[in-house]
Amino acid sequence: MRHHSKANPYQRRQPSAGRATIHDVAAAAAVSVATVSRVLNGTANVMPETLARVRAAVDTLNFVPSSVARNLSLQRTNTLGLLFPEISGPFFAQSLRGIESVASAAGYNLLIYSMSAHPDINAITSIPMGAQNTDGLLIMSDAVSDDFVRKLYAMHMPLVLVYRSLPGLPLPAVTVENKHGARRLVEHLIGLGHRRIAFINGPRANEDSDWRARGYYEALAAHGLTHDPALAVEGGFSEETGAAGARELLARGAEFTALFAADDEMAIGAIAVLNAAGLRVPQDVAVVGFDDIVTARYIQPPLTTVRAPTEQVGREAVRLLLAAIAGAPPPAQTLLLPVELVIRQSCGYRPRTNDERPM
Amino acid sequence: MRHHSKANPYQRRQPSAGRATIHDVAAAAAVSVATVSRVLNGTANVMPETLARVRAAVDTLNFVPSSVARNLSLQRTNTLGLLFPEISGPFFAQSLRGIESVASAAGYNLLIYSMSAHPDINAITSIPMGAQNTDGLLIMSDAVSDDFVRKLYAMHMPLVLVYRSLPGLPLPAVTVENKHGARRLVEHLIGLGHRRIAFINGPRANEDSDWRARGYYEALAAHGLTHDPALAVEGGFSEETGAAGARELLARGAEFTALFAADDEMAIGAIAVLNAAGLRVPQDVAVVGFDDIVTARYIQPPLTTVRAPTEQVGREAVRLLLAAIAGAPPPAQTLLLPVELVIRQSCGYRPRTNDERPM
DNA sequence: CTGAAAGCGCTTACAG
DNA sequence: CTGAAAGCGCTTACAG
Repeated sequence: MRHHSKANPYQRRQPSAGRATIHDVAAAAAVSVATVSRVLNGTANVMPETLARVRAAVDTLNFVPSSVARNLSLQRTNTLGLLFPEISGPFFAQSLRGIESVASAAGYNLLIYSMSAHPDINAITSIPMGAQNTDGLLIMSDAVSDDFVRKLYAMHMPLVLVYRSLPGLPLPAVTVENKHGARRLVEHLIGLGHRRIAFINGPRANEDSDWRARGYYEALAAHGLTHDPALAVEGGFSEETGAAGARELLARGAEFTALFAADDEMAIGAIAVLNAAGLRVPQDVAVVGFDDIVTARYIQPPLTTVRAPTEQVGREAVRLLLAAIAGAPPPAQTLLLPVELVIRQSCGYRPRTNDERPM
Repeated sequence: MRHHSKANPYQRRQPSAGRATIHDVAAAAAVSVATVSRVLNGTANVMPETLARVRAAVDTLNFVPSSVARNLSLQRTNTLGLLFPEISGPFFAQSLRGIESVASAAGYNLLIYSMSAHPDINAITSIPMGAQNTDGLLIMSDAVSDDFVRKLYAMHMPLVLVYRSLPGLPLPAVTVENKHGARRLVEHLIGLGHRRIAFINGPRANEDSDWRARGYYEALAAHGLTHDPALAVEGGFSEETGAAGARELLARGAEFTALFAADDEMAIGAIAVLNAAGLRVPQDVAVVGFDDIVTARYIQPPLTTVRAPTEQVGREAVRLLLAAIAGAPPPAQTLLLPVELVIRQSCGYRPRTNDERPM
C-alpha cells in the first residue's frame, strides 16, 4: 500500500529503515526539507540556531544526500563517462591517469564503461548504458562504432574523441603526432645508413597504425627509398604479434638491417625472436619502437622509440570535454600532441649514455 | 513559471528542448508513459501494434532513458564505487583490470573516486561524494580513513576492503599473502648462503609494508639469524625511494651480500644505485623484489621476486562486493590470495633459463 | 529567514 | 493489455 494513501501525508515515511533521507533530517531538526537543503548547500542564509539543529541531525543520522536524487533535480551528474575497449597496457593506464587528474581537479567523477561488456549496440541504446548519467563522454580508441557516436551526437551529449576520429562530425578530438613520430624514427634510421628497413605495423583499421604507417612510407619516399612490400607485416600492438611479425619476416627471407615496430610491445617481442634466431640488436639489426612505455628503458638493449604523451592526452581530452559541457564550440581541428624522439641503444646510435638510467 | 502552473497539466512539458524523455516518446506513440516503460523493460505483455509504435517513437526521437531517474525510482544504481589514492603504477592498473572484468560481466559500471580529489572528510560526507549513487564500494589501500569507513558502514553501504584491513568491523577483505611471500623470498636467499640480508621496506603505516617486514624478520628468526637494524631502511614503493634506500645503506657502510626490496620498483632503483657504486648484481649483491611487475622480467639482471596476483585480487574483491550487495554475510576472515616465488637471475640462482623470456 | 509545493524522469501497484 | 497516479529524494521559485 505504498500508493493511493491519501490518509496522512506526514506519515507517508516510516521511521526510515535504510539510509536516512533529507526528510528524516528535517523531522529530527524540526524544520522543512527546504531548509535542510539550504544548509547542505550553503545556498541561503539560515539562522544560527536552525543551522546548528540541522547540522546535529545530519550528524546523528549519518546523513549523506543521495546524489542520484540531486542529479535528477539538478539535471547534471558531475561525472564524466569513459568508453574504452578494455583496460590494458600502460597506454590506457597512463591516459587514465591524466584523465583522472584533471577530472577530479574540476570536481568530476569518472564512470567507466567497458565496451567489452556492451558489445551490442542495442544493449547500449537501451537501459544499462543510460547515457544520461553522465555530463559528457570520452570516446577512446575504436571501441565504439561510428553509428553509435552519431547517435550520441544527435542526443546532444558532449563528446570528445580520443585516439580516434570521425570525419563529418564537428567533434573535439585529441591524439598524438603519430605520423610525424614515425617519420622521425625512420629518418633517424636512414641517417644511420640503413636502407632496408622492415616494418611491423599495428592492427588493421586502427588509426594509430594508419598514421604510423604513413610516417614510415613518407620517410622512405622523402629519401628516395622504394618500399619493398616484403618488408612490411601486420601486427597487433602486443608482444606476441611483434614476435609473430619478426618470425614472418625471417621466414620470408626478407633482408633488412633495421626494423621499425609500430609500438614498443611489438618491438620487445620482435627483439626476443631476433635474438633467438642468432641476430644481435643493434649490431645485426637495429630496432625501434613507439610509445616509450616504461619497459622500453629497461629492456636490453634499451629501446630507441618515440615518446607518446599519453598522460597529457588524457588531460587535454578532459579539458576539451569540460569546455564542450560548458558550451564551447569544438576546435576546428584535432589536437595533435607532440611526440619526442628518444634515442637509446637499440638503434645502434651511441652519442652518450646518460639517457639509459636517469637515476 | 515552472511551478504553480495548475492550468493544463498536459502542456506542462514544452515540445522538448534537450534530450527526449519518456513523455516525449509516450506522446509520439500516443500511449502512456507506463506503457513506454513496459516496452523498454520488457516487463509486461504489450500488443504488437503498440509495441511497434513505441519502438518507432524511441527510434525517431533517439530516446535513451535517463538512468539517474531510473536509479532513483529503483533505488539501485548498478554501479560500484572505487575509492583509491591515485591512479598509479602497474599494481593499481592490474587490480583495476580484474575489477573491471567481473564488474562488467555482472552488469555493473565502475565509478572512480580519487581520494586525492577528496582529501577532506567533510568534502566526502557532503555533496560531491554522495555515497548513494553507488550500490557498493571497494576501498583500496589506506587512502580512506578508518573513521570514514566506519561512517559508511553505519550507513549500511556494502563495503569490501582491498589491500587493507580494519579490525573491529565485520567487513569482507582481500589482499595477498604478503608475509608468506616475503618469508619465502628471504628463505630462498638464506638457502643460497646469504647471512647478511639488507631490507628496504615500503612506506611506514602501510599494511603491505608491515606484513612484508614481518615475513623478513620471521625468516631471519626461523634460521637463527639476528637482524641488524643497520641493514633495514624505510622506502616508499617507488624507484626513487629504492635508490635512496640503497644509497643510505651504502652510506652507512652496512655490509650485506643480499638485499630484499619490499617491491619491484624499489628493487629496480636500488640495482641502479648498486651498479653505479660499482657493485654487480648478483655477483656482489643478490637482489630480490616483490610483486612481479612487467618490468621485473626485462630488467638486467631479470629480477627474482614474488608474483602478487593483483588482477585476481580485483576479481575476488568484486565478487565479495556483489555478495555483500546481495546480502550475504561477510566471510569470517580476510581472503589471502596466494603468491608465487619467481626465481630469475638477480638472486644469483640459475637452475635453468626458460623463465627469462617465455616467447 | 523559512515552508509548501511542484518538478526532475523514471517505475509499478491498482484498477480497469 | 493499458492508463492514472504516487513515489523515489532531492532543489528552488514563490510567497510569506
